[in-house]
Amino acid sequence: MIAKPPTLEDVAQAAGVSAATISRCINTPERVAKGTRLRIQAAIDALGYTPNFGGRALATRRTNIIGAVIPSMANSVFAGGIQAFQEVLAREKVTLLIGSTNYDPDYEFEQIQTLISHGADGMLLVGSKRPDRTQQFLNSRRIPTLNVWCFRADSDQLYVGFDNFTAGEDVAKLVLEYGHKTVAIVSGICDGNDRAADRLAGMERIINQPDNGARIVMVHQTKYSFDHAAKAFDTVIAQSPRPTAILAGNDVLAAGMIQRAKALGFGVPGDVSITGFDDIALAQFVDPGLTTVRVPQVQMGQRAAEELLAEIREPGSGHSVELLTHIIKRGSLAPPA
Amino acid sequence: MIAKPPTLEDVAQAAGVSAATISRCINTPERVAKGTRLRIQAAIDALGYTPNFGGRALATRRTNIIGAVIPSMANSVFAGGIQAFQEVLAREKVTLLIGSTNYDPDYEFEQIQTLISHGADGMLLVGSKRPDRTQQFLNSRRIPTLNVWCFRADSDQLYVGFDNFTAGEDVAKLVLEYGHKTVAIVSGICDGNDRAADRLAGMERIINQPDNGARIVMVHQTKYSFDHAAKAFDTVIAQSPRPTAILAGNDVLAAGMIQRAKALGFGVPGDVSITGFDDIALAQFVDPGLTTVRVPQVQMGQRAAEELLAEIREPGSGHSVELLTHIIKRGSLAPPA
DNA sequence: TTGAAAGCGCTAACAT
DNA sequence: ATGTTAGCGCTTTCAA
Repeated sequence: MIAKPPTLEDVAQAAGVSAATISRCINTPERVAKGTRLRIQAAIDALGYTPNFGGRALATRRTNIIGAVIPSMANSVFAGGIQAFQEVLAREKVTLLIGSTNYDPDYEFEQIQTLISHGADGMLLVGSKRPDRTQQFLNSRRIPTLNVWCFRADSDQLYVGFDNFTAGEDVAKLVLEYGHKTVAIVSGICDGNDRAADRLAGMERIINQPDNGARIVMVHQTKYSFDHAAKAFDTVIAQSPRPTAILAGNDVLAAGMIQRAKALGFGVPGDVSITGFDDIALAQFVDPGLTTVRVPQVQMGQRAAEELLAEIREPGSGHSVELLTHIIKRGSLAPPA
Repeated sequence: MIAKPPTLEDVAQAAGVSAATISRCINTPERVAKGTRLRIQAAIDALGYTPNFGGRALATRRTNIIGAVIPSMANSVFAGGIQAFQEVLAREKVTLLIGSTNYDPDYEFEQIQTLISHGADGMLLVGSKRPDRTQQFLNSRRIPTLNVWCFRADSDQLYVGFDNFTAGEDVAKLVLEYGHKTVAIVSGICDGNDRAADRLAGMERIINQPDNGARIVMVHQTKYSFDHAAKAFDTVIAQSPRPTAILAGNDVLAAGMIQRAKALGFGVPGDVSITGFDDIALAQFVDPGLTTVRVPQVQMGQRAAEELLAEIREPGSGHSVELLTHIIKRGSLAPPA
């Protein structure tokens, strides 16, 4: 016996007014007399009424839902930012619909379609580049969209993020400053992941500058998991000349490599230095602590929410914002032996 | 120039058939002639049509949305399970709506209301106890609901989880086996958190058994954060007699305490042993590695999705399942000096 | 195999 | 301050 949930009409009957008044009472309480308002509120409570979302969405053409499509939830890389994003939305009575893609552009397209067909008023996406059909779909729907985890000054799109290329350069510079000449890079898989590609490109640019006498002995791309990181370490450490520093595309890779290095008897940073990227919680707990790039996750999530909300409420009023990263020095990077 | 998204009617015009046929073609393709079907498909593609969710929800009274309300997203404790949960749902074309509560029951109630009013067909909740009004609301709506992260055999509700009490007992037993007699417990805040309460109760029961000569010098409840963990450590280590082992309510607390202990010059486990709970990724990276309780997160997420989906599709067909935890021994627990 | 028509629950003019 | 009414886009009988 599934009791059908009460409708506006039911509340109206109970309170002895018309449905329209109930609607008003909910949406613009100041336009209904205090007496009726109280009566209506009582009826709502008595019946346990909650507005039906479909009906409302149909009538207003707004859902108060924002969709977010992120590469992974398991990975704490995005968790903090999304949490902050959601907290701001919740304050504004906006609900967050989340999809995750496992770093697969096809899957991303699917998730975007799903969220949009569920009526998302706006979309939060990670990264800037995506396949044409995805971009076209987004354009055709004219859904306010904001991209995080990256920043492009030259674009008409909305970004709240940082410049992965520059950040990549920064780590590489630091590694060179410490005197390393023979380095390897273990990056995330760049195909379909512009953040990974940008970070890598930044690192490469700095190290490949001819006047610094440094060289990259290997660039290895792999998935963001501890297991893949361990395998990557095995591959990279076997090169000759053996690298004295390994720059990782993110902290998961870096932490996985540190662990593997120690398991194989390599000292970190004694035998090999390792740097990370993102500064997830893990970074301060591994031993040695990870020298890494701190990404302003929480701030990014909050600003993203604010700007996206603004853009939805008043198209054109959302702005791109570039956030800054900075390097956190811990023990995993030291001069070569 | 916001192009209104194409509607069923638009597609019908383009394909030269009625709206009803389009609807059929989408929902029960086998009931429409192959020729028309092709024509319709072409029109759909050409227009980039996606069904409007509100309309569909209104007409079918189903949304294909499942809501999940979890204590925190930032915290990797829940991330893995939710990720697994979502992957199963996505395969079934069900979308996940997520709310987080920051461990606050009032906020949980709000989130549940939001998700249900958005038409969630089912709900995933963490834990088993909640305030009466929350439970009443849930009951009144008769929304299929499944509880994770806990298990109760004696209930008519659906659970996919494990017994926190027993798991708490297990850690405590192990600590006693190692010979500790003077222990402290740093727990999460039990009020409104039955998992924390159960774990704590289990630990207390074992340690307080009169015949084992052990005693609890302090039970300290605090929030799940590294900072709170550090403060908790300071408090607990200052007791006299000083505890030789500290049992933490989860890995975040345990890791935070290990870090603090080392910063203060206490050896772990030399001066004090510390145990965790959950076995999050961090647990294997702290030094020493955390002796902790492994929770089958991924399995829990998957089974939860399957059972909840079953319950939604055929009320009564979802089943509770009890999963087992087991202790992972790493270096943070050793006999007292 | 297809079409016509009646809602699903809500909001937003427009009246009163 | 409140009521009336006409949809919003879709599914689903019921007829043809």
